Amino acid sequence: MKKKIQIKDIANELNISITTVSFVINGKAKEKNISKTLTKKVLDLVEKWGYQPNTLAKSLRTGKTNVIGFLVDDISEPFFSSIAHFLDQKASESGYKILFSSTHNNHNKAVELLQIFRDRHVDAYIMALPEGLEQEIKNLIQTNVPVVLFDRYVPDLETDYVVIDNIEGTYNATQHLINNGYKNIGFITLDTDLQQMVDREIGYERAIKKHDLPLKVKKIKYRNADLGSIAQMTSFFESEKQLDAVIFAANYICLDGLRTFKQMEVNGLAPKLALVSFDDFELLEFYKPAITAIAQPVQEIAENLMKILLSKLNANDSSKHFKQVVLSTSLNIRESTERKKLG
Amino acid sequence: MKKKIQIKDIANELNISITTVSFVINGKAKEKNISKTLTKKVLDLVEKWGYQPNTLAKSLRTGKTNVIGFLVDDISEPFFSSIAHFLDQKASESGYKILFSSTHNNHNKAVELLQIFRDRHVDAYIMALPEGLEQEIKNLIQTNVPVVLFDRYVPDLETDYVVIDNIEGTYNATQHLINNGYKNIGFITLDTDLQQMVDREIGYERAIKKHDLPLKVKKIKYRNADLGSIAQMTSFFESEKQLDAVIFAANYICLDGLRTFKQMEVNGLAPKLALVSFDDFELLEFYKPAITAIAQPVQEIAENLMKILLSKLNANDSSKHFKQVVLSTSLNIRESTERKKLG
DNA sequence: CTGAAAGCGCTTACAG
DNA sequence: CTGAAAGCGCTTACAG
Repeated sequence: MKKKIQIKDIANELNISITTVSFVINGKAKEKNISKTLTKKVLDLVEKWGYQPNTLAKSLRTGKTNVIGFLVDDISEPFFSSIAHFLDQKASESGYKILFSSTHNNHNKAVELLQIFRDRHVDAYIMALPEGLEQEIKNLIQTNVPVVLFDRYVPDLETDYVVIDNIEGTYNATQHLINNGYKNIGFITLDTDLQQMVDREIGYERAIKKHDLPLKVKKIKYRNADLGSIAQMTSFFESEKQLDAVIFAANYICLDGLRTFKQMEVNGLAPKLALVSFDDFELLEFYKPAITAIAQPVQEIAENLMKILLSKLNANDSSKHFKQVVLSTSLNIRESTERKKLG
Repeated sequence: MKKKIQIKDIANELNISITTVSFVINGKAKEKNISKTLTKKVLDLVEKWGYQPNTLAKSLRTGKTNVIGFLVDDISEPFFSSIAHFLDQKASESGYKILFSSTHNNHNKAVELLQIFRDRHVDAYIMALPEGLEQEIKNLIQTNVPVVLFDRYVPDLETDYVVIDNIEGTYNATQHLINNGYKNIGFITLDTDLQQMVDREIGYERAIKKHDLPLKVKKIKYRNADLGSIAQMTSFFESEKQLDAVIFAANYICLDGLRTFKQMEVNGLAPKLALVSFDDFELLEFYKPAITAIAQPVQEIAENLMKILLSKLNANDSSKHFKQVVLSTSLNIRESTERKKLG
């Protein structure tokens, strides 16, 4: 069991003070006018002995951990995990580590995780703000720690964020369906006030209204509901027989939709519909027929998030100037929305 | 901007020493014979002021972080993310946090992550050991830090691990195909020495040989290959026209297989085969026809991992007694392996 | 150019 | 029953 070597050991070996060693290690040799010879001697020994500064001590002393907290509903969702992947790359290029975690839509868990982040003294936060956490985030922002939101935002919350144009996304998808001959387009979403979900519905409604078509919105209740989500969808499909297309407002809603069809199929009752899902993911491509998707520009989102965060971390500017970025989605057109066949 | 309150503030307010406060906070009030009245006074103030000990300072002093490092190839793979999920639950019940990370099959990245873990002073490690990291792990184990492996193990590496019976898993799946009338069963795997992959092949071979059927093994090369994995599979399927069933040795291989079929379909050349995948995941259930899978008992694996780890963390026993657990898989039978139709 | 010393916020052996 | 003080391993203002 090797003993961890420390700054003191280096200093002793070279008969110099730990101050000097610390300066060299932190790249302040020049600034502190330490001779090149000595600098090299220190660096060589550090290399040879594989000295690694103790992060705990360092953080305790400097108050910085070089860690960023990342909070989302569920990091195993394709959209979030893909954002996480790109963020991780960008962050490590800049010497930051990211601490990932998921709230699983549980308010207590979310509060607990924020607590853990604080406890771990993260230097900054990136999150897709869970519902009902607005007050906690306000408090957090008050403490001047950098916070950047994505995916969703709260209209009256002044902060930095990176989001997509949800209205445009569903508007274009709806328009695409209309162009391909569909006239009875359903929209299945969540029963929620989350701004991005409201926006997705607005985009759908604008396109439908523009063409004087009927609005068919179904809001699934995911909690405190007597009926399961699949039962809710089944009754929607059964009562809306004229439907010829449907847009799912998020990928897990789409999954539930596919489950519903599967179940209805057993009884030979599955409707034949054109399908569009918000968020693109593997399964959509493999489903038969492959499903058209409104895809978010994940890499761009991640890049913007890190850029904003780094500028805040470095600038040390606590000015109340917030960066707010809105990106466009793209429509990945697949077989599920092919031009409607007549008859 | 609220100032972080600390142990000293509590002590000052109550006119007692920080020693006493520390004892109370750490539940040593009784042991240290601190009066109930005082204990309550301290606890009440802690509650009222929302005092949270500074973890950095605490860890620096005690040498414990209550953090467990978790390392796998890719945490977004369904198998790993599901293990991660259960582990997280179990760990937090015992006051531990887990630090999750993925090597993405990159050796340098893996070494770097182990470095980060050491840097963060994790108290223990849980990992699916990446290829080529054997020596690093040996060094790690030498330092007496608890390490538990899962998913795979290295035969000549003495340590704790939780694995599944891979041989039995593919043996049973192969047997199931044979029982349902299939006689030309292919096995598509990785070109690797990883023990669990070798075992999966052995299980297949035993069942095939027992019935005197032909062995059809294809080892896909994922790196340094002139041909992509899909091209390799395509040529395998094209040269083995008699095939009537195929077992994919891991879920990402299965995904590539489905991609291959999709591409061959365009040219009307996709073979009609019974399919089995190692590891169960969402897509298999939704594919048409739904695909039979060899499922690992993820919850059991996670439970065993935590149990072993906790006993090592608490026992402080550096005895060279290793716990090694082997669990059974189950076969989720779906439409893809229905009894073979004649003609 | 370089070093002695204070301090980050805790825990705990020791003393009374 | 309770407290003064050392020490975990660093960084940095200050002094020379």
